[in-house]
Amino acid sequence: MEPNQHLHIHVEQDSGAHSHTSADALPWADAARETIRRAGHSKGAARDALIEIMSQRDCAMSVPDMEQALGERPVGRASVYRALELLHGLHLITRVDIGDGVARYERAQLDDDDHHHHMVCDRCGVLIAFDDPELEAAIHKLSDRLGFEATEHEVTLRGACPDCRN
Amino acid sequence: MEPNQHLHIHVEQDSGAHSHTSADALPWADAARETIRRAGHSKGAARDALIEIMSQRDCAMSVPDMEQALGERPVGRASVYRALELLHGLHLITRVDIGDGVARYERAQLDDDDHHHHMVCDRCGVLIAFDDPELEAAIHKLSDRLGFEATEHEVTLRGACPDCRN
DNA sequence: AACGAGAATGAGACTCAATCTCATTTGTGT
DNA sequence: ACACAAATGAGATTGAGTCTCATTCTCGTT
Ligand SMILES: [Zn+2]
Ligand SMILES: [Zn+2]
Ligand SMILES: [Zn+2]
Ligand SMILES: [Zn+2]
Repeated sequence: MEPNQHLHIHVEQDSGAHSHTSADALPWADAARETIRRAGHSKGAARDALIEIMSQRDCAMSVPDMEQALGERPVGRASVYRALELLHGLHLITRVDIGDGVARYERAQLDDDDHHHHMVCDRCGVLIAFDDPELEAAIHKLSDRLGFEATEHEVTLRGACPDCRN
Repeated sequence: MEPNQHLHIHVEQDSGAHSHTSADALPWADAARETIRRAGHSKGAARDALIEIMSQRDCAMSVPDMEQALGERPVGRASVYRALELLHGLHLITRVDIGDGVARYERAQLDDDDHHHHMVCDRCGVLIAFDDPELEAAIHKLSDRLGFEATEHEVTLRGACPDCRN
């Protein structure tokens, strides 16, 4: 039931869905460090290591995941959470909450290309990413109508994935 | 910063938003008990008390909230969580995750009239409910296209509410 | 290059939602 | 009333996330 597998599905405007992989990993790390510097922060080994780790994953990573990924390099819990708070405050990462009580984070996209949301399978726990221009349009229109200045939005679908349907 | 206030905003198809209150509280409690009975479960005082409590709230309630609302009637933690698991499994309640590490639940609507999603203000923590037919349409179309049988979906907007905008 | 104020870090204590265990109570059909 | 199964609850336990504070590191200044 652990959501440890990751597929990435891109939904075409009209037809079905197909896999894709984004590739702005390295630019993101640089942009993140630059934004942090410009925000007036000093360098820090822990935060830098975390940025390195996060730049290598396109989707939903929990803090336990990060601590494991850091492996050799010892980074204290507090530093991880502090770095995440900073990155999130600067909109460099997005928080993803799939409802298992564990917060996950993923790189925020530099150029809207990589913006996506998630489906979670109730049975096998697989986490599937998708993106849909129509959905985004509906959300933006809605946000305007509400007079709520939404800096972030999250959409999660829950149900049975194609594999578990049988 | 505690999300303890609740507004409920209904978004019209075209114009702005106005308050509304739903009123299928009592029918819901009856329907819930009936569904549980038909699913082959025995009666239980704890679960019954919880259904009573939940039938009186239209929106997002945390377990600590429930325990407080139960007040006099002593219901064990384990029973509360077990009841929630059962109710959720039978789609009688919906899980709402606003990202503060505390799961919330609310009655599932008998008749789609009360279906809604949430906005959370980053600053004051207020939780605002809204519903939007266009958004729902986009989600249903999307779900079909993905071949993902979504039994549940969650949309959360984060940002500054009208009051905090200033 | 040495200095010092302020920022970043990390070990570990702590909080608290959520889970697990198991003995006890309650519901239901006979 | 009886017996078996389901439901309940006290309490222990897990684990994510927070907090504190002493130490280390950055970086501008001398
Ligand atoms: Zn993702
Ligand atoms: Zn989106
Ligand atoms: Zn609600
Ligand atoms: Zn909806």
